[in-house]
Amino acid sequence: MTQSADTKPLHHGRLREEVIRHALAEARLGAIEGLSMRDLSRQLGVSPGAIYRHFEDRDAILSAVAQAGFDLLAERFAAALPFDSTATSGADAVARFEALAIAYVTFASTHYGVWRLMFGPYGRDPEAPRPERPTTYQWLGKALAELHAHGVIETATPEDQYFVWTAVHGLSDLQASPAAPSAPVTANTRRHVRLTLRALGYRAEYLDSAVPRHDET
Amino acid sequence: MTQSADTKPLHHGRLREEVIRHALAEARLGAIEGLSMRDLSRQLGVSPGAIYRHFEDRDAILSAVAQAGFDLLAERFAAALPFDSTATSGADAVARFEALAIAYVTFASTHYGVWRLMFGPYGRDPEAPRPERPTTYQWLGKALAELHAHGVIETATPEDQYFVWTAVHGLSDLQASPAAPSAPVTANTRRHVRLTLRALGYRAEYLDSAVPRHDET
DNA sequence: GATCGATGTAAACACTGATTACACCCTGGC
DNA sequence: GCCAGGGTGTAATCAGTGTTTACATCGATC
Repeated sequence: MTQSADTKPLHHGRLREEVIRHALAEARLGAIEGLSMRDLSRQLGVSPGAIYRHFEDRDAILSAVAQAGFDLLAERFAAALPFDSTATSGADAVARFEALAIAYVTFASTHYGVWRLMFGPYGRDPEAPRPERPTTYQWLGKALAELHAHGVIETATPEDQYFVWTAVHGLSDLQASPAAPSAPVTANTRRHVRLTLRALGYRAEYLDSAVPRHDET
Repeated sequence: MTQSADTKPLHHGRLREEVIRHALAEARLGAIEGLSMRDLSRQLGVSPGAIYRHFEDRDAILSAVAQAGFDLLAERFAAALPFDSTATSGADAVARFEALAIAYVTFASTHYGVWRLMFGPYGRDPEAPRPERPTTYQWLGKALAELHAHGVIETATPEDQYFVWTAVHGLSDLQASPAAPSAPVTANTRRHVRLTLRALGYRAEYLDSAVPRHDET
């Protein structure tokens, strides 16, 4: 809570960051609910009590991991699509939106445990967790506004935005769920994006006109 | 595992069912991961070891609760819409589909803990868990086929079906997530259904023509 | 160089999931 | 009627957990 600069603090140094790093790594495997304080302390070569100097309790760690998850997701968004750039055409707007969706779905499937944490009781991505950095939701809003501005879709109301989010979110969740059939992320997401945009009045002439930008499984 | 008829067996009787009932009730509050065997045994007035006569371990209980969740969801579907009935018109098909979606979203928000369990590592709704009873996915398929048959939507491929599922699923998840703004279930779902169907080529003339059937928050 | 707060340690507490040896009691065959 | 035998529940126990407490230690500051 009081990590002063990078002057390599007292005994262990940066215990808090290390805790989050390790917990986050474990959460990737989805076993986050089974996270053990003692395991964590053992991995970090530290006594169990030490962690309590930095976190009130186990739940506080989970919250911190969820927060870190939103930060990480924002990084992925930024990597897929610089926030201060702008679409140059309708097709470009589609491609940009698609890149965002693929980043979201990919993140969910490669960090499923963290991702579930983010939308569980510990998660919260209130408007502007970091004042500088745009919220994931703001990112989506901008992408939709661009699509609308270039006439690709007919409407871009807050309700539409919420709809698009839920559509991509649902795909992300089911993609990683054992209760649903799995499928290749990228191709699947592309089709989904097309269908989703169609709900908002996607113009047929943009079908398949977008250039793929991002291609990881 | 060997519950013979309803002859009120040995000592406690129907311990297995009671365990599931209690665990499921606790899961409604979302605190399912914190489920405690000892708490459970105390509530049931039974020694901790007794439960192990009916379940291999704690995970087995969670699996059973997830299974029970799918059964419960199927009941809600059946209550909202008899499986052997058929749509009589396009508007009716829309209303039926809507009732299904509302049942899904409502179930997710009133049984969030169970619902998360169903799509987590313990959940599985493989084709026909009960041979007699249709899978939730089959239910959805039928509703889409009806919409298609009455010319309400243009396509009803398996991909479309998956898309619709993810859209409703995503709404369900975000509706109950603290990371997302909450909204009234029914009205929200209706709008969502319209948008979702529009992605499949929903004909404008059906807009707002469907009669509400189901109205619980 | 002493002081003081931040950081880590060790031991303890109550609790957990799970296993084991034992007691019970119902059912089925004689 | 009775007596196996197995399904069911009990009590004790084990290792492991989250958390708290009293105590030690280190680092920067006066």
